[in-house]
Amino acid sequence: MESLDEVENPDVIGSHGASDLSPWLRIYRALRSEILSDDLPSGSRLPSEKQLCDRFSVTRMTVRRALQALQQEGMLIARKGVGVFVRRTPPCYQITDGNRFIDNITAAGDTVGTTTLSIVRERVLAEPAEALKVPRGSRVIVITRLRLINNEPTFLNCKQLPAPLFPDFDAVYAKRQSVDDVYRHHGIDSYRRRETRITGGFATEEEARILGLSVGAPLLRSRSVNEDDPGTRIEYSNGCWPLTAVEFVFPGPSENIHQPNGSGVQE
Amino acid sequence: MESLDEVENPDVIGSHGASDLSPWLRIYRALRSEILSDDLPSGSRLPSEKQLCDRFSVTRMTVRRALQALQQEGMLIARKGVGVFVRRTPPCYQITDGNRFIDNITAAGDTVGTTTLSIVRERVLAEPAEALKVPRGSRVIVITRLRLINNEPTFLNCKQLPAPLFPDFDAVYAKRQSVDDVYRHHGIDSYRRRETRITGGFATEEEARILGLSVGAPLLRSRSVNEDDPGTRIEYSNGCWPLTAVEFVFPGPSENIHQPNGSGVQE
DNA sequence: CAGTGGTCTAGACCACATG
DNA sequence: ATGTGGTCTAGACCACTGG
Repeated sequence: MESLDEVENPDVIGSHGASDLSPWLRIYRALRSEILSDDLPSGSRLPSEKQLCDRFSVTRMTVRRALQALQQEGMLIARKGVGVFVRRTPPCYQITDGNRFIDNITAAGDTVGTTTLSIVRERVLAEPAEALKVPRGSRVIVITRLRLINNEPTFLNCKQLPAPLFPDFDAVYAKRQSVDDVYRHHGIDSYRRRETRITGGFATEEEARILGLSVGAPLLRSRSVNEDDPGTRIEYSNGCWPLTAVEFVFPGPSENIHQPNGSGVQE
Repeated sequence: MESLDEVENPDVIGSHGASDLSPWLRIYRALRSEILSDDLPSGSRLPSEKQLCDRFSVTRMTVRRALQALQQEGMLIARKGVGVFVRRTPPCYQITDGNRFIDNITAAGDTVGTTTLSIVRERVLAEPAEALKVPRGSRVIVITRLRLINNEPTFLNCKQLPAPLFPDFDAVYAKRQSVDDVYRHHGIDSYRRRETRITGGFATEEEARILGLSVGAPLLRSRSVNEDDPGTRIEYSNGCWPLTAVEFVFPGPSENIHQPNGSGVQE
């Protein structure tokens, strides 16, 4: 930075530099490779933007252009007044549909933690009402939880349970923060996934804060419905993940056989 | 802006203006609402950045901050040297796993088009080889296609078929661009989805160009494997969608029954 | 060629978090 | 009080596209 010696400081490119990259892209790649190589470890603070300006001999805006791309990808998270940090690189967790959350994660040797953010009772809204097949305006228990994988906030989840089915919810849930316990206590020994929907979206301010992402960061959203053995809908669940933190695996419905027909030009 | 009259020009806020929004956020919301209200119709060109600067009485960077957010969300697409355009707002298409692509779309009254971008034969790579259960280095037919929904590029898809299974591929496919035709011709009258995987990612330069997105725009990626009735893997498919253009629907595997156990604190 | 968006400079003020 | 990131100004040059 102070020395312009290009041999000792490869980040500064001179007129004969072989690099024809945009300055911001050069910075992007430099920082990205340092993150991936663990040269900038997970959770560590980057040099301040001003320091990066000196190091790369550019103005703040150019540095910020690079930092922005890395934030967008979830590799960095900026905290105003504090600094820019390397986000614990979320490996891509495989979630197989229908398996219990904890089984998916622990099977791969990762640890799971849970923080219950809130439990409230509300009148059900239109969409969950339809999914749960309960009357409009009936009561649901709304449980918002943050799942931590290897101590990193990774999955923000909001479950809605028909309140009349679980009169003892609070007492049972309080013991071990386990929804399965609640089910068992109310006579539900087995349940199954009725439907799962996956779509994409962008982090609200609240989601970004809880998951440690930048506002507007892209997310994967999942909505699912569980039913018990007789077929009563017992849970509507809404969750979001950092875009690249998860891969959903859906084993094929083996009964779904296609009969290719000749009616359309495209299959 | 020539006139500072706030009554006639609500985009210019004065010292007593009620708005305490960031300038860029104000511009973002103004443009967004004009897009959503069809005041700026799909496909239309926005005023140039310079014109927007005048209208909102800010510098180009502030306008660009707003445009950038809208591009990120897939509402706008900028073409260098030409202008910024309203991306045909992708409604969220519901794709039910296991159904044929065209059936998903046409059932909702939308039209489907197909452009075959390339057909090549290659030695299979590691991942598709494992998915297809074919030997490393064996031959696959690689078909890259762009699916248009209501004439908008919406789904970029790359299929790999074991070449030995489909010796007459080219002749049959050429007739109607139909992979189903190819299957039928080779004696496969029915097939099924073996597995689907959903994850997120970011558009490469090529993907962005083909789908009409900005480079680095967030995507939903799907990988799936089909097998025929006896269970032979016949197709490995890799696709991507603009993040908010699709909702994947997975009907529950009804055989997947959970037995909640008491071993873990969290379910 | 003129107009567009993509990029960059060199400043500046602010809100915020921390010591 | 200091340093941080968030935002904004007022310029500038470039590559690209289109007429």
